[in-house]
Amino acid sequence: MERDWVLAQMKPWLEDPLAKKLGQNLKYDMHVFGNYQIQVQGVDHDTLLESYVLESHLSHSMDNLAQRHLGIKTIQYEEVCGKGVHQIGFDQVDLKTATEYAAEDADITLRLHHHLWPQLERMPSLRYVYEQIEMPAMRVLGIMESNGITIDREKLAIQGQEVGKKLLVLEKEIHQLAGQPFNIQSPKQIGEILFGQLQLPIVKKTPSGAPSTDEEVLQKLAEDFPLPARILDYRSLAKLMSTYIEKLPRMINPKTGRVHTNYAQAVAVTGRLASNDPNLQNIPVRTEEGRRIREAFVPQAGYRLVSADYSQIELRIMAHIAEDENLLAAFKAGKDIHQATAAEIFAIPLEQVSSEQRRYAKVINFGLIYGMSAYGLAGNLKIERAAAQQYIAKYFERYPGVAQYMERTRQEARELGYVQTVFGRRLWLAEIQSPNGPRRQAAERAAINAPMQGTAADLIKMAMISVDAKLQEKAMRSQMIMQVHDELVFEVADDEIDDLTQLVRDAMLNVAQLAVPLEVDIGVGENWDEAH
DNA sequence: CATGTCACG
DNA sequence: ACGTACGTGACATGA
Repeated sequence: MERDWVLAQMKPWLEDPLAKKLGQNLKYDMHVFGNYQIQVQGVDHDTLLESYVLESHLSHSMDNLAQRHLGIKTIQYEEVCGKGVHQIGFDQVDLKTATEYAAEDADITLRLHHHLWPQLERMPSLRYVYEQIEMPAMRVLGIMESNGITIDREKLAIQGQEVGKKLLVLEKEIHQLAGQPFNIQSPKQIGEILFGQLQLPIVKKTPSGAPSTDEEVLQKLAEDFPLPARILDYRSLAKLMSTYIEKLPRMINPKTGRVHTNYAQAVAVTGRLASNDPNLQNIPVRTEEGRRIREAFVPQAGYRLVSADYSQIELRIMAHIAEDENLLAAFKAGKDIHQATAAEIFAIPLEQVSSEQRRYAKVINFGLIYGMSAYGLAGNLKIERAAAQQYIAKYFERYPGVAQYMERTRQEARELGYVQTVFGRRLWLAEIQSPNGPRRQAAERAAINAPMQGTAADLIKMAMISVDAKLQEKAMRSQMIMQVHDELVFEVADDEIDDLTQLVRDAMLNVAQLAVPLEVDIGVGENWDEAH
């Protein structure tokens, strides 16, 4: 077969670590060659990652990059293969056209590299992020994608039966309460029933002006009426059913028997990963019903799942960046940080903090990470704006370093047009100078959040690189299989559990020396839920 | 294809 | 007077 002959010719070069390669999104190409038992070596540069590190907020598609940096309009895939129902496979394209398209692809990639790499090369911090974080992370992500995870389809099938029955019962009840059948999955029809026919009060409107029927609204209406509560129950079960219970089994690769997500490395502007097809970073956990989905994430025989997650990573990073003495001291003393915050805000001893006060402090701590306003905090705590303002003032009084950090970050963002993480990753803020108030304020909140979210992303990527190196070095059978922002999941051979947990904890804790101690929680189980 | 909603950190 | 927590992906509906 011609393909086999071509691959055989290319294999020695592709696998030669001294033969340097560059490409656009090489993680993908490496998978393609991997499917033909070719382990690509000598990967030197990737223009997707070059562009991402330089300008994470812009598009990194080759079309866009060519237009933006080279002023070239590339041949569109649709021009070659057509689109929609008329589209043909690339193998159906005549050789001359296919050659021109493919050759342009290679040509543009090289020219983009010649344009982007010099820019990276002269900026030490960005070069560090590219060379020491993103490029090595690409390889690790490719391995994790190939590893995949086993999904217990029988377990999901049983759950599907149960949830399906509950949905039917709820549907009947809801139609009864509404006095007529309607599509419960249609916000529009829910609105017509609740606000038209039943004349319930409109709580808030969607951006387009229609009465909202979201969770917060239905929760509020459920205080006085029976129907909204049922719709909420129906919605949450329908979500579980369509997005997880029915979807995950369909995503099992017939060749490997496992589910292989794609980790998008150049999508999130803050430096985080994104996961898609399927998204394994939004598997339910917050409710009992939802958590059962995680019971279907299982190890192969003779293995267990191990989950390792950073505790309070973003608040620790905030303490580090802000250099706030009080916050640093709380972390160094190993305090429950929300309790400690409550004690400060309410000016009471630690032991006297009530669970309600701790809950308030927790919301405030989250708000800080998100660049909250008094309005936002008030909305979240359902209190008066003035009261929210009081809490914020009290917090900043007790943690003046944090207050200074917030102001410093806004100012820096305004002056430079970007903010950066501890390791030098940059996030550009296009609207930080906008005359449009709300848009500018949104940019300010993003500016405050990005260094914390982004530094956390840097840290866990570096930890992944370090863990992967140790797994290779020790030739362990255990594998890293998932990343969920502050959590790493491993499929661990039974006799490697002690070794691996120690190795992972060590790698995650010592990936960098911050002014605060890091903390890692590790669990082991027969499924993802148990490991948590 | 936009909109609304909701799953996660 | 206004509209506000940060970052993602996926589903169903309905134009």
